[in-house]
Amino acid sequence: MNLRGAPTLVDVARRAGVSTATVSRCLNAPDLVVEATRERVMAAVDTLGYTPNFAARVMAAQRTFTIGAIIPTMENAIFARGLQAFQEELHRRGYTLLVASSAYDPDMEKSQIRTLVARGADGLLLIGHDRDPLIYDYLKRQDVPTLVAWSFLPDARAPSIGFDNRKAMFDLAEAVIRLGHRRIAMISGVSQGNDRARQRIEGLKDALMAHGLDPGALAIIETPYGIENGGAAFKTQMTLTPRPTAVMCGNDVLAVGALGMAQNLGLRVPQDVSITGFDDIELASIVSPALTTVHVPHREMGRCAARELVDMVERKSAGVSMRLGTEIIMRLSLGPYAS
Amino acid sequence: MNLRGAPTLVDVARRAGVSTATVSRCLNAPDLVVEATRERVMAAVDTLGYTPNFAARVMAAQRTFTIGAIIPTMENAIFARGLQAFQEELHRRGYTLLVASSAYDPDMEKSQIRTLVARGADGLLLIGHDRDPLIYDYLKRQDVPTLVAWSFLPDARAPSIGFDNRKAMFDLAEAVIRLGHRRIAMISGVSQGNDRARQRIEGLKDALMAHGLDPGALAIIETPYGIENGGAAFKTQMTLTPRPTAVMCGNDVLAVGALGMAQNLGLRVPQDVSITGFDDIELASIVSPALTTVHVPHREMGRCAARELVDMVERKSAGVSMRLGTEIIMRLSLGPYAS
DNA sequence: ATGGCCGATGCAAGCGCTTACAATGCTGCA
DNA sequence: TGCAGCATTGTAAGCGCTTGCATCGGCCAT
Repeated sequence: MNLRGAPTLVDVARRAGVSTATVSRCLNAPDLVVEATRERVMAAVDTLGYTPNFAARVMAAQRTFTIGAIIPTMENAIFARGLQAFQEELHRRGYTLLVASSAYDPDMEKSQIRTLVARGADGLLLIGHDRDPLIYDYLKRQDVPTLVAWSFLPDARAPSIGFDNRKAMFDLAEAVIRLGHRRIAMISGVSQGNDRARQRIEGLKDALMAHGLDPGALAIIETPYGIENGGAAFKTQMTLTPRPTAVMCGNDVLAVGALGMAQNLGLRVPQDVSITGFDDIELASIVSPALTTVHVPHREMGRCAARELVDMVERKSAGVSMRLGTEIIMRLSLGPYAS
Repeated sequence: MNLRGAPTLVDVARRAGVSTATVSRCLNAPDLVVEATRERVMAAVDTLGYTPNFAARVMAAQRTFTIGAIIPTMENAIFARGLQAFQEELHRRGYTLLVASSAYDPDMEKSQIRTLVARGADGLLLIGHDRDPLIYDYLKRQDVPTLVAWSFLPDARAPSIGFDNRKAMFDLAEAVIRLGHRRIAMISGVSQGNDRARQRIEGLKDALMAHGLDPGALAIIETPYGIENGGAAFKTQMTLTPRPTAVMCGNDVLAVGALGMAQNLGLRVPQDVSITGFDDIELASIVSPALTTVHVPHREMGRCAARELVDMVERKSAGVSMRLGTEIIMRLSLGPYAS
C-alpha cells in the first residue's frame, strides 16, 4: 500500500508469491512468464484491484504511451471531429491522447508544448506549420517526434498530414467565378501566424488572377474565429460599392455568421449575394440555405495522423507528409450571378 | 542530462553550485531560499532551459496539480463551453485539466476513471450522478475528491454543481401548455444511466400532471445524441394520430434534427408544430426558426465547479453542492396552439 | 565571551516501477 | 551421465524529484 491507500506492485508480488519483476512482466510482456505464474499474478491483481501507478511507470520506462496535441481552440467543431478520430486510432494502438488548447495564442502554444514535453509526451501533434522556429529546434533537441496536421506543406520543418488549403480555395473560387461572379469579397480568419488562413487567401487570389481579375482589388477582412465576427465583417463588406455579389469565407463559422447577418440585412442568399464557407462542419448543412463549402476529410486526417505519429515514435522514423483530397460541396448558399 | 537529453535538477544544481534540494526549493518554495542563491539558480535554470520532469515530481511529491474530467462526448458543443470555463479557472489556480471522453458508455467511463486516477489526478469531475455505486466506493477508497456537474442532486454520493433539470423542464413545459398545447410528444436522450435525461422527462410529466393532462399518455422516444436521430424520432412522432402539436426535445441537438425533419416533411414551425430544445447551445440561435430552449449557465457552472473541486483537493473538504439557475429562452420555434 | 536559536543549505531516503543481469532448474544431446 | 543452453524468475540499480532531518554559521541576549 502506498500513501494513498492504493495497492502497489509490491503488494501484488507478495500476494502472488513472486517478485515485483515477475508482476511487472505479467503486465508488460506476458509471454515471458509461464502460464501458471501469470494466472496467479493476475488473480492477485484482480482481488487487490491493482492499477499501475502511471508516474512511476513513466519514470522507470522513460515512455508514457501518451501523445500530446495542441489545438487552437476547443470551443468549436472544426478540430473536434478530426481529433476524435485521432484519439480513437491512438487508443487502438495503446496510446492516450492529451489535448491542450492554445486559444490561437502563440505564447500559450509555446508553454503548452513545454508542458506536454515535461509530461513526457512520446509525440506531439500540432496544427499548422506557422510558429517560432525555436520551437522546432527545441522539439528536435528534446527528440520529441512532431507531426503537423490540418495543413500540408511538403518541405516544412515538420512532416504534415493535411490538405492543400490553397488549391482547395482555388477550386472553390473557380466555381464561384464560373457562376458569373466578378465582384467577390473575402472574410478570412486572422492570417498572422496561421498558414492555413493565408493559403486560403492565396488560393482565392490565384483564381482571380487565372480568370483575369485583379487580386489586388480583393476586399479582405480578417477577423477572429466566431459567428458574431463573421456577421460583423459581412456587414462591412456589404457597404462596399459596388456591392460584392459573392462573399467567400475562410471557414464555415464565419460563413454562418455572414449568412445570419445577410438575413438580418434583408438580403436573400443566394439571389442577392452568395456566400461560401470552408471545412464542411456539421453546421454547414444545418443552416438554411445550406452552405456551399469545401469538405475536409477530418476523420481520415485524424486517423492518418495517429498512424504516422505512432510510427514516428516507435520506429524513430522521420515521418512522411501526406496530402489528402478535399471536395467542393455545392449547396444552396452559392448561386449564379444574376442582377 | 537524462536519456532524452533534457537537463535535470542535478545539472542545474551543479551549474549553480548548490544542492538539488536548493534548486527544488527555488522552484517550489522560493521564500525558503535567500535571494542571492535564488538568482544564481534561476539563471542556471534559464540558460539550461530546464523544465522539471513531471513524472518525477509527481512520484516524489505525491501531487500532480492535475484535475481529471470525464465527459460523455467531445463531439458536440454541450460540454465544450462549460469545460472551457472549467479549465480556465483551473489554470488560474495552477492546475492542469485532463479530459477524457466516455462516449456515453459506462464501462468506458469506468476505465477512464481508473486511468485518470492512475495518472494521479488530484480530483475528478464527472457528468451526472448515475453510475455504478462501486465507482464511488473506489473513489472514496483511493481518496480522490470527486465532483459532479451538469446535474444537481443534494443528497447523492458526490457533491454536485449543476441545475435542476426537472424543474427547468417543468417550467418550459408549463410555458408550452400555457400556449394551448395539449398533444405534446417528447424526444429524449437515452435515459438509461443518465439522470439528466430522466429528470427532464420527469419534469415534463410533472407539468402535464399539474395541468390535468395524463403523463401516462405521453409519447416518448429515446434516442442517442445526434442530429440525425432527432430527425428520425421526429418523423416517427409525426405519424401519431392525432398528431402532436408540440414536440419537446431533451436537448438542442435532437431539437435541431427535429426542426430539419419538419422542414423536410413540409411542416411549418411553429404554425404546424412547435419544437423546443434544452441547453441553449450556440446552434439553437442559429437555426431558423431559432429554438425555444432552456438556457444553462455553462460557463458559470464550469467556473464554480473548478473552484469547488480545487477547494476539496486543497482543504480536504467534503465539497458542497450548488444549484445554479436556468432560464427559459423564448424564440420562434415555439408558438401558440392554433389549428 | 558563551550558549542558544534560527535561517539557509545540504544530505539522503524514498516515491513505485522497469529492466539489465544473475541465478536457478530443466531439457536434451553427445 | 554430464554439460551446454534455454526458459523462467529473482535481484537490485536506477528513473528525477521532494522533503524530513542534520549541519553549519552568524547573531543576540545573558
